[in-house]
Amino acid sequence: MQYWLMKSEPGEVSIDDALSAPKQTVPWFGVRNYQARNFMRDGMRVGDGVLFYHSSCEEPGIAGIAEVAGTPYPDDTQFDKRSKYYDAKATREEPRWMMVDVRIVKKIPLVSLAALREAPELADMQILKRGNRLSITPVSPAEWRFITQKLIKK
DNA sequence: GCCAACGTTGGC
DNA sequence: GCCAACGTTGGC
Repeated sequence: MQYWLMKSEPGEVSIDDALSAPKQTVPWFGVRNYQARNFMRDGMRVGDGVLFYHSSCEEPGIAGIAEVAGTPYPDDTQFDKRSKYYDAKATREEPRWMMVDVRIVKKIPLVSLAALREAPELADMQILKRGNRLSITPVSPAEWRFITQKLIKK
């Protein structure tokens, strides 16, 4: 069992969008970074814990708890010429971009980026490091425990 | 294989 | 809108 933090722009897919989706599950389309893809393709297992993070928005932060809901499969937007995620070098025979489905477990009162920064326990979190832009990062069990047990308001 | 130029991310 | 940081591209 591993833990992950996955960024989504709420303008594109928010926690509420995911909650209202069938089975409260959304395909994590649009990742176009090899490291992040490799985490989904090679690192994730069904049932892994996910922190659903809102980025590039008014109040960035963790908006929900989720889990990996399935095994990796090709991201269809790479084949769609009208999609902003279209990749001319990808083919159905040899897809470049893979994704997983993510199921929301629960929406939480936002744990803001500022709140994450305030916690010394989280000083080593990848997302808090200078210049980090990776949209998917591993979260340590200690970080997961601290966030889910101490930072989420009841 | 190097590396400069360019594009993107994402908080502020 | 700014800009730091970093990934990608492409010429050599």
